[in-house]
Amino acid sequence: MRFTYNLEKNEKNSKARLGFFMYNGKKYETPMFMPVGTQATVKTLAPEELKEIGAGIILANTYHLWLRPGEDIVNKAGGLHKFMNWDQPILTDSGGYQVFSLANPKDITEEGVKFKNHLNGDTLFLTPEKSIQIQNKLDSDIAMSFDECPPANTTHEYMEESVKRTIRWAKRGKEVHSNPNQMLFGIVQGGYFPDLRKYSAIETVKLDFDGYSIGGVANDNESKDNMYKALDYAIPYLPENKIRYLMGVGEPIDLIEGSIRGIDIFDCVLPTRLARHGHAFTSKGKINLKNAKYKEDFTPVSDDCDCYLCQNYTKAYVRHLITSDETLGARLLSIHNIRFLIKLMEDIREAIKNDSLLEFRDKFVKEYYGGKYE
RNA sequence: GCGAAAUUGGUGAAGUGGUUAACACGGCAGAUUGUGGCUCUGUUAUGCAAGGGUUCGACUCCCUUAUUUCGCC
Repeated sequence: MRFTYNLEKNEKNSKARLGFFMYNGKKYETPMFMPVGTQATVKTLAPEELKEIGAGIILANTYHLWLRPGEDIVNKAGGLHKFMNWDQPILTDSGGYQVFSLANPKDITEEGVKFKNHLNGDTLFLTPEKSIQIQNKLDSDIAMSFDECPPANTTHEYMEESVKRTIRWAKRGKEVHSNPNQMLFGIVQGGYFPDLRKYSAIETVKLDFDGYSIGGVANDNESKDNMYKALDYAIPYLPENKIRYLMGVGEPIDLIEGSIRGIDIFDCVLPTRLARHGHAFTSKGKINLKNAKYKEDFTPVSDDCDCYLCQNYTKAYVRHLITSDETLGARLLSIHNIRFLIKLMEDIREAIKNDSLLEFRDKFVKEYYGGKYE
């Protein structure tokens, strides 16, 4: 393993915790947000730009890299780090989420999952073993177990079956995991059922992984309240000395609420996807730069932001780029949105150090949502 | 000067003598949570060149005017 997690402090008024790990001589603190670079690139950004805005771990995807360029080519290149010129930590998602987004539920069997290749329609078959073997070759620092991620409206009966299968898959994956430099995380599922979240957490922990993640909470339009409850059901059963990773989340408020509940790392496509669609996080809420009202707005996107975009450009210019379909618009907004979340995590860590995270949350809600949020 | 054809929203344009003028693009706005940079959802002409007439009813038929295009002198 290239690093181990160290718990530094528990916040007084919540379950939030401050931690850190060392990697290549550099210190990384948690809670932390991981930008998503599915295809071995955080869309539109170069590694130097990511470092500039304070990115730590980034995430890449097994499924996508399996299809293109193929794990053998990445392996020949010397692994993902060399291939994509990234000397900081990398986590690879297992392809489990693609079960949710690409496979028909009936194509899931005990053995594995039948997919339709989203590029050319070919039929593909992914198993827990295959996913881990691919990740071994990609040589990421953290590999994820191959899981099933059922939608929120799943029945208790199916969810129970699914949770148990995901645990069997986790065990199978662990048995073939063979990269000594790579950590392997287990994934807790169970939807919004308290008993299943608890069961999934306990059984997954029994398998003794290097870290644990919580999946299946940001799949559909479930209320935030339910999502936070799902965390509360599972987290008490996770060990203190291992990283806890909340998959696919999220929105600024979710990073705060997740941290309050004891999450250490998050990932989400939101900052970069919103950027490509012309939206920006600001301290006063999310704004849509395509809106006509910004046509002649020559002020920065977010006035209290230290990013390259906010230091050098105006809303009117970004609006021009986005409406003209110029890629620089997506690039600048990606820099800004990722920086916004990374800065938010810096503030969260500072609040944990001061035992003032709950106050920080309330202040944030007041400024970002004007008081209330759903 | 004479003759013919045409004139529908920001754009390209369908359309029928009979309730709310198709569709596309654009515009305006919304969505987006382990990324298909794909996309999805609203909304957008109280009006069919202008004026008059026929008709129970006209964007659709007739007349005048305007503009445009083509042909002839």
